[in-house]
Amino acid sequence: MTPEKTTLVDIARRAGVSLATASRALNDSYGVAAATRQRVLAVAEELNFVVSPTAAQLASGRTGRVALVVPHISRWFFAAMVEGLESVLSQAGFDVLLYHVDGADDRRDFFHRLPARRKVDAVVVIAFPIGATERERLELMGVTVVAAGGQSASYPFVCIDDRVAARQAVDHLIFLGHRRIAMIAAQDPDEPNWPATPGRSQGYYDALTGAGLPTDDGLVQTIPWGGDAGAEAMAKLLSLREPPTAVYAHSDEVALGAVRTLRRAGLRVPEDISVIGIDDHPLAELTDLTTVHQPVQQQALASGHMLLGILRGDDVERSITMPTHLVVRASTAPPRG
Amino acid sequence: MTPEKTTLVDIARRAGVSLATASRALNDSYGVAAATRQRVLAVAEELNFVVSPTAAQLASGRTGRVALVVPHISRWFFAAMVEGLESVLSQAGFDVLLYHVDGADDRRDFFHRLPARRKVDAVVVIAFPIGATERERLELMGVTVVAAGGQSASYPFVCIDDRVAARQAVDHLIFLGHRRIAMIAAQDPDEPNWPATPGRSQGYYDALTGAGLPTDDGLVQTIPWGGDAGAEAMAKLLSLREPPTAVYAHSDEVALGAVRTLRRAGLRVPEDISVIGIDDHPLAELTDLTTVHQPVQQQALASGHMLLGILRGDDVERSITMPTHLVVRASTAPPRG
DNA sequence: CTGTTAGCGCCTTCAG
DNA sequence: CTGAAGGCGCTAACAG
Repeated sequence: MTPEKTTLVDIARRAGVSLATASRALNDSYGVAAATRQRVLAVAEELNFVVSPTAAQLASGRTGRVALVVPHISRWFFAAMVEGLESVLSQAGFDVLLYHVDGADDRRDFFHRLPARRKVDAVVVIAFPIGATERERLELMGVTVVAAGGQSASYPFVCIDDRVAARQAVDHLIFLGHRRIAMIAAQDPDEPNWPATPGRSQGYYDALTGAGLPTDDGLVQTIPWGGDAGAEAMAKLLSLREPPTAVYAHSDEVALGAVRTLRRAGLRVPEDISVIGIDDHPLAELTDLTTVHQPVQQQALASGHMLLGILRGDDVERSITMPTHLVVRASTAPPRG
Repeated sequence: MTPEKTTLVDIARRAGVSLATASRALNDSYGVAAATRQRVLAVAEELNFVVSPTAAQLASGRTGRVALVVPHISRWFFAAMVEGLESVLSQAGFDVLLYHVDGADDRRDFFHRLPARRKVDAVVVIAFPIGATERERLELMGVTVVAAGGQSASYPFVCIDDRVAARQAVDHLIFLGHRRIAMIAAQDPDEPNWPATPGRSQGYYDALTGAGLPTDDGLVQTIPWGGDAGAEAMAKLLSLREPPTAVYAHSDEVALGAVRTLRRAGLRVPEDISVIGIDDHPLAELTDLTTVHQPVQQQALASGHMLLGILRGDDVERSITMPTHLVVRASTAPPRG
């Protein structure tokens, strides 16, 4: 099956050096004469040889791999994080092992079986809440852990301040003159301690009280994440005796769901009602949705570099919170009248 | 660093069996008394032991890993394919190695270095065009290759018929009565032989000629993939002396870009102009965009199962083309007048 | 700078 | 059904 039975010994022999030297040459470790290395490399090239990562790993103990643990690959935010991390890790010579852990069962299973055990040098949990017991299981792997796009347990992390982001969004609505501001909160029943939710809710209350506005539970809808749910939530808000003049959604997808309901109801956004989201999803730009931008790419890169630094033993910063900012587009305006 | 120095020997000793038996028990191979196996498993459980995949691999030759090669992780289609594949592969006990190969340089580098070499039992190229030389390089890996979400070289594949999908889209516009139908074609300069493009363009011409409509090069805009480019293309189409009454875009993202331009220009969709895309991106539903649905999840699962079958040596179907269908929403209507 | 020598931890015939 | 023994291919001291 495998077309190549070539091994390091063959290379060594052919290059007229010892196995050890060949190994050193191919790993550019210290202590190999330039000429010797050249020769070895040439032979390797010629025979189209690459060392067996497996054997190397068994002998060295390092895997050269890192696991990415993600709750939802196909959602933009997570996919973008994966993309960014993959890029810095692969550039550093690491292979990326992907673990999709979605839902309570999956998660239980993952932490129980620890499928990445003995397979990686580190794991990055992407926007993934980790409880005490889960952390304990992870410890078992005995590897470096970093949290990207959210804080988890007490691992080194890179994230944004969701509370601040939320406040930026709601403050904008208040600034425009809105006083009846609804919130559509995304809270997956499956992942009750999803880290972003509390912050994104708290920021809403912060903003309201900061402006001396009353809070009204009737204006708060809590739904599972997603556009359709957002649409339904908007429908409920619309059926209120006194509907809101503006809606703040925990995410752009949810906000777009709300917009759809409004459009279908014949209401104009933002003339009749304002809508704002969080994230700055690429489609927010396409749909002219006002939102709060969070630097996804940067978080991905920063967490990747943080991980590499830690692995390298450098004394790197282990808690990075990145700024977010309001992006005003065409879905928000002063209230009518 | 590693908290566990436990190895198979420890388990064997503790269970009072030989290394070989312990190995067999843990791999549930044939020829181990139920009782013996129980004992071994119990000890392993107790000591929280898992065999070293690395050592196992070195000895057995199998890696238990498959590589996913993707050109754009953060785009929904690809992310969804990855998600689906990951799910069936991980369920089958395989680990998933992710390789993001974006752009000409990356791609050259990937096929030159073959970073997945000797690391996987198979590779899945996701909607990834593979030329002759690239195929030759891949051969070097000596592993099973499957193409998912597009045909590549002559590998086993799962895909849709882009030409048919395109025709479904354009036929719909024609059916509504449109005669001046523009096309916004997405053709990355970086990936000139992106497999979907020709089909999605051809289907457009098929439909026009099928209906006896003239083709007009002025009505065809070719752009790199993306919403912004779609928006610009739409602007150009709008500046035509006689603008189209309907626009067919190669993808939903591109279509949404076009819609944005229309809205900003004060035109109503679909009253003033119709827009249709392809893919049925989740946000197409949120934005009430008419489109042609392609079964992404199913393609992912099918390709995963196909791969597993081939690996298993089963005599499975090696070319699957899945059906697409029109999804009429609110972005298309008969032309005015 | 280079060669020798042990393993790394397990799978797998091959006997028994 | 179980045990013994030989690698899998390479890295990492340790000597030269």
